[in-house]
Amino acid sequence: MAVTIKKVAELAGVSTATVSRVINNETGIRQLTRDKVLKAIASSGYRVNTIARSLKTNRTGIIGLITPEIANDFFMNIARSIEEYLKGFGYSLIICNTNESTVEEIHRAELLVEKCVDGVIVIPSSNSGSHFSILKDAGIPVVLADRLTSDFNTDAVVVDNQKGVYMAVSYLISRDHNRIAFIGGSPELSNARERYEGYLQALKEYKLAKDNKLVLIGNFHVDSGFKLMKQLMELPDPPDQVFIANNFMHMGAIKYLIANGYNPDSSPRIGSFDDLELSSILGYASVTVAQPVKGIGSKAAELLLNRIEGDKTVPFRTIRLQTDLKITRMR
Amino acid sequence: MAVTIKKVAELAGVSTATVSRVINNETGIRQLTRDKVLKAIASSGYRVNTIARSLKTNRTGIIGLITPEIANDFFMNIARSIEEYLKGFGYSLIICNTNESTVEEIHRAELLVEKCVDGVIVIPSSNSGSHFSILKDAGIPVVLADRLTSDFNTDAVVVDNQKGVYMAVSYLISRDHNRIAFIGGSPELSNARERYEGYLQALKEYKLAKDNKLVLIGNFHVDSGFKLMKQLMELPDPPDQVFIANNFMHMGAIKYLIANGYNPDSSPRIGSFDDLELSSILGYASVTVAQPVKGIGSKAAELLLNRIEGDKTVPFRTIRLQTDLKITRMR
DNA sequence: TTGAAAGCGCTAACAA
DNA sequence: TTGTTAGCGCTTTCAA
Repeated sequence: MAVTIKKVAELAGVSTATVSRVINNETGIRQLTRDKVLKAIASSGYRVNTIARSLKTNRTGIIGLITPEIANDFFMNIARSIEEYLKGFGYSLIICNTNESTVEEIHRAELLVEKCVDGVIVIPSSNSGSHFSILKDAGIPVVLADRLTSDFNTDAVVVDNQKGVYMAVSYLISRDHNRIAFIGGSPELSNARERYEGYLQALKEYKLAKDNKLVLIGNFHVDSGFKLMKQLMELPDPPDQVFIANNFMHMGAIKYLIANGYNPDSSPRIGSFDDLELSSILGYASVTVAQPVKGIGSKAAELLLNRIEGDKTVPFRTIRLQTDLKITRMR
Repeated sequence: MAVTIKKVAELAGVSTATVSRVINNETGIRQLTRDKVLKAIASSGYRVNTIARSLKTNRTGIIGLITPEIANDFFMNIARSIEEYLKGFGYSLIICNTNESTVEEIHRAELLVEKCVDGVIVIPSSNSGSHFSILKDAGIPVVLADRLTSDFNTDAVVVDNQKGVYMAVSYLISRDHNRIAFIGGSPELSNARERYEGYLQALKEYKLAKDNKLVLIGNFHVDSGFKLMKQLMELPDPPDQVFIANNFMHMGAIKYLIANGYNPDSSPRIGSFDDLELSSILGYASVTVAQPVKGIGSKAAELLLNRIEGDKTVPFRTIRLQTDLKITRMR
């Protein structure tokens, strides 16, 4: 049995209430008493039992993160910055993997309610988020990150996907007014939709017609990028430029190009979303839309803590962070 | 205020004890009573408060993972398989990032004690692990994963690093009996040491002398791989073959090669540890030591749950999983 | 400035 | 088969 507050109280010759006050750094305690208690704590090796504390205070200091995938560089960079931010405020993070499944999202939300977490950050795996009302109903604030849902109103942090893509595609077009293809993700995801809109916007701006053969929609995974790039390159008349809407598809696309003997100079000119370590290593992309990954995480955490510790009545906000255009090779 | 067991009891017209029994699926309850309670639970939207339960049972159903880095493909693949395994037994995972710092390791261990976690899996960031006795002293079982420490005795799951490297380097030597370099990680890490031993073992086996100019030790990060590969290639007489002891160094090394115009055919023949998506995309490695990443995670989780739910008195075990030699290109 | 005591929501003897 | 009741370790009135 671990040392409890009671034991410490005995040791220090005070009441448990006094010990509690010292632990919580309350004022109005004689210095002598405080010292006695502190000494008893040190000598006994006492450590708070946060479970007992939580039962009383209704706060656990635990935040849940519901993410479509754990082993994913992008999501985990978000997770990392969430964790970093929360740490400064004494919160811990329970990470829940949903495998991009709505059913799992429901299970995990229920679990987090039972764990009495103080708040939840969700990276939704689809356009629908109404099931997260399980959390809201239990009085647990929710913040969406990276993606929005169409049917669940709450705080959210996303990037300005459309503008990011618009700028990158505009850049490409400005270099070569010619056939520019688009490899995108499922319209189930708000960010995939927005990126597609950015592409369309740029075409329109430059008065280029959309060529349906050059617009390929897949699913944000490596395999999909591979397949779609293959499909493009096997056209009778392959495009001169390709914009790829996500880093995994980018990886897959490059995989295809390398495997088929294209080097950065002989391949179509490439633009891509996301700017992780990888792009710079692969070296095929000419322009890249860099996301403020850390910003997404820390801002989401910030919004969440505001709901938890601050004013709960302010209207929900959707924060849109700006992306950064990176010219990675002059070509 | 959320619905409690008391409210359900009232609704069903039974005692709280009975409700508790139904919740915990105990036997010896009349079907009629059970049904009444179940109905009351459903209609009231009741959900267990695991905090209260934990206070009573001394079990939280939470496992801690202490890892040197969150945004790291390798560690998060381990985390993923841990999470997957635990989920099946009703446990959740709190992930703690230590930034490869011992001080942070201590903080996180203390935190996990206070959170009353049922067990902890640690990927240590250095050779020393004595500070994890904080956990042991609190009665919390610990399992080490991926790396061992020299001063903390507990269950552990690692791979057979030495044998893996030995086999890969032997393969390379068998193809070309010539100068083979080694790019490795800090001897602070058990796996880095073991991999180096594997290299030495292969040299010895083939009666090749060790050339100190060809043995470069860095730190398992991308930058280090870049720098060391540069150092090698700038030698008056660069090596014909290089074994790289970790995937991030591999990435860095390839980055250097690509940046300097080497393609897979003109570069030295390369062998490497780890076999993530990436290696196959980059396509430079001829042979690769594939780790059973999922196995590390699930086995570690299994050992931990054995300690928690099973016999606590069995002696500590170190499980060594075997690696897999993958010939990735014939050259 | 301190202490006594109630109670957070649940489980688990023990009794009936 | 079900109910009564005593805590689990802590915080927090209220009283002194």
